[in-house]
Amino acid sequence: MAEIRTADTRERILDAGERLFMAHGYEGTSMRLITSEAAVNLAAVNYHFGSKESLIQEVFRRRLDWLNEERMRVLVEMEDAAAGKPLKPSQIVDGFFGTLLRMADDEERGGVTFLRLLGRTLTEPSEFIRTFLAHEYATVMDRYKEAFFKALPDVPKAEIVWRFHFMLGATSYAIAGTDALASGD
Amino acid sequence: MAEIRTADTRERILDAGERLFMAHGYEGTSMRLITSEAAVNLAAVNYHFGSKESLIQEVFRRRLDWLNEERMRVLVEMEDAAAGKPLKPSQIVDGFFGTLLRMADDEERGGVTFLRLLGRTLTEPSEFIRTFLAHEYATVMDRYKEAFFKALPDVPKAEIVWRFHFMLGATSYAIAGTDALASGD
DNA sequence: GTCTATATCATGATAGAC
DNA sequence: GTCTATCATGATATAGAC
Repeated sequence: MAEIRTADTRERILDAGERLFMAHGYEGTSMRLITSEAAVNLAAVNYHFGSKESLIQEVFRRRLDWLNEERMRVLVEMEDAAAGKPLKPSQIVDGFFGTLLRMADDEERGGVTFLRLLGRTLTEPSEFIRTFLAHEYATVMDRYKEAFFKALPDVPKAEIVWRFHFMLGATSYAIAGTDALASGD
Repeated sequence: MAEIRTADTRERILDAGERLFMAHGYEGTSMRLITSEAAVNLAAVNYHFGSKESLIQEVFRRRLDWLNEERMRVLVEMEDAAAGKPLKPSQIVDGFFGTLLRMADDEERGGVTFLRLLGRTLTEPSEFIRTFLAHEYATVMDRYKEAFFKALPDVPKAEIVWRFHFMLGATSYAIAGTDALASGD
């Protein structure tokens, strides 16, 4: 015996939080909702994470650490293989967005749920979350921007940044999948 | 004398609501914040609009009524001018997105503030808002989709719908302007 | 129409027994 | 580590004086 039993309270809170923050946003998700969904006690969130703010940051960090490393790994690998020659822009795009989309198939890494949460969070109203996200992203974003600059030496940098923005917006909106305009088909 | 004085309580609430919902989202904006910002009494929102839900719907309707009519007017005008010949896709794009972007310069119609609110609301967590927006948009969206179908008879309809989605996502994200990835430039 | 005052409820957080 | 019980606060909404 010696039953594992707990099935990890911490992890269950993170899973429930991820799903509920995705569905209702940060402000719209109460800790009562999270803990009842996770079938743990209300006080458990504060015990394990300290606060609701710290909880959502941990929800993101759990997935982003891997995503950041993977994106970086893929980029460096491509650059090494190219041996000094410039990468094709499509390669860089695939390194950034392809890596993200492959998370959708990986339930261990959050799957579609986390992808949607991430997509919606780019326009999340709560400022501390956007700030936190920007900070988490900063290093990798800068590396990819540099890669684009090198791959497209004739395109003004500001133009590249805009294109990156547009791709990111299109992707995140498609992923968020809110279907605000579904109308009737 | 006979002082106008009130400067329209109703309008002041709508203006404050528009700005604050844009900045903090629906759940993140309390009625106390709105009424204090608008320098009106707390009870005024319920008196004039009935509830917080009705208030935000009115915030949208005030602007969308005009936008919907204008988008429709522009499209019909182009179709009439074409006299049966198919429109160029770029014309349709301009009718839809150009009309929207021209609102940014029109302070009377909400300007940049409303545009940002609209952009962020496409991924708004509160479901009743997305449902409301989808309903408000439905008629015009369907008309524009039809126009694209006619203008691009060789492109599968599902493909056109996806492209529309991507444009919308890219636009709304650029407009929302949260700069979640600004990092350091 | 606008105010004050208040009802009612849900929230995030914590203290303290087990 | 996990529970119950509770605090303090802030939320939406409304009743009723002016």
